[in-house]
Amino acid sequence: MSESPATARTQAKANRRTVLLDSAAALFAQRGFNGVSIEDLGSAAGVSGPAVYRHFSGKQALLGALLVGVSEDLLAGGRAALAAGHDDAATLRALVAFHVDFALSKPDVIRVQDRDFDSLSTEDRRQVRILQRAYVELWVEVLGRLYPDRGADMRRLQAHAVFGLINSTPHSVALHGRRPGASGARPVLEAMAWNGLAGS
Amino acid sequence: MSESPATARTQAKANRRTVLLDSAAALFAQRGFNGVSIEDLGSAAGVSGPAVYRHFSGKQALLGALLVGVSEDLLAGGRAALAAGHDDAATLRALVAFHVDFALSKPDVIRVQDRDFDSLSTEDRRQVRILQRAYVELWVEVLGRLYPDRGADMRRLQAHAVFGLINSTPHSVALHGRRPGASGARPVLEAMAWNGLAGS
DNA sequence: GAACTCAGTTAATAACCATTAACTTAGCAT
DNA sequence: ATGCTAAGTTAATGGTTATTAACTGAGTTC
Repeated sequence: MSESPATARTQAKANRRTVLLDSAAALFAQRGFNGVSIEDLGSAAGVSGPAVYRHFSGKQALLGALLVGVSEDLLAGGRAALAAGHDDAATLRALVAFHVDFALSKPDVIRVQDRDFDSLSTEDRRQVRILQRAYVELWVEVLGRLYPDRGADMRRLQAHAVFGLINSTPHSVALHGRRPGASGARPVLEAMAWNGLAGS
Repeated sequence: MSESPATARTQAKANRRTVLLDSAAALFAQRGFNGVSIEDLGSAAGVSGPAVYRHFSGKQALLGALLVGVSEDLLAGGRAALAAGHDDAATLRALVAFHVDFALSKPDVIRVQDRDFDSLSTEDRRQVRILQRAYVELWVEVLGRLYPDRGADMRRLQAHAVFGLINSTPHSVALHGRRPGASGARPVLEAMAWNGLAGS
């Protein structure tokens, strides 16, 4: 889209920005948005304090960039699963596999997203809501093709429930410091999601 | 246990205390522990500001009372389900039914418990952890009798996943202001939990 | 290489907020 | 009735913190 000057300074700036976002995700996941100071955010990224304002207009804007990014990634991944052109059952399995991978590989942002959503600015909250809704509707649509007898409200409730199921590992990790059996968790969560959605 | 003076003043104090706890649950659920001031907590209960210190030694202690209470209630309910003397399958259904009822009737405390756990004092955190672990072990034990081929780690992971599934409604409510079809959510969540745990 | 840009720094500034102090008053016991 | 207890009030107090100001210096451009 826009031209990249590709000079050393812009590179350094881009790097600093992603380091800021990554360390912010870890800090927010651990202590919550209001439990982290701008000083904390800066020093976790190797700079101190107000330097953060060179990259984001404020603390809330940093959270916004983080959560909008996550929501976009989730939606893009979900769309890719649908675009792969499988039959409906395989598409659902692809959605489940994608979401499980996402939750296991980025537990921090998962936790921040449903913990600090309310700390977003009005505008960021609106945008995240739109992206999240679109992601949910992907699931609702596939479920509707697979189970035409279920109403849209029920399918939406089920989609949320499956997200809760899959996103539970970040929570149990955060609560108990318990490492889930590394990769061992993946097949268990996938099977539980399929069976939970299949109905009796 | 201890004698109840039963005078008007102690009654009023007990009432004020429960009002404080209830409104604190609502406020914490909405804005998070660090997003609520002592002034907010007091005025939500009809008194203003430092009066809270007549009932709790501080903000953190109030959170502690709230979460220890929830954890005790959960454990008591789980023990009741086991003590009912059903066979293992019926006991599991009783556990699921109890947890679904709890999550649907007290979404606020559910949300606070897995959002603001880290804001507890060291001692309260220890106590809540012990109670939570005991509750999880009830599930792990029943699952072990029903599915002896599954290891304890897998059963624990599955218990946590089912909690995430059932606790998802507080989250979706908080995120979207979406009222789940009142009582309509209960059977759907119960069926998903059973099927998720049943394995293929 | 001279002018400029801009990411960084450290020092204000201004709220906000948990907790404590000092005081008031309604209820309880003798 | 009278003194005491304790729940409540409004004013400090002290610390934390988001944000802005003023300044510095390395990298970029011409």
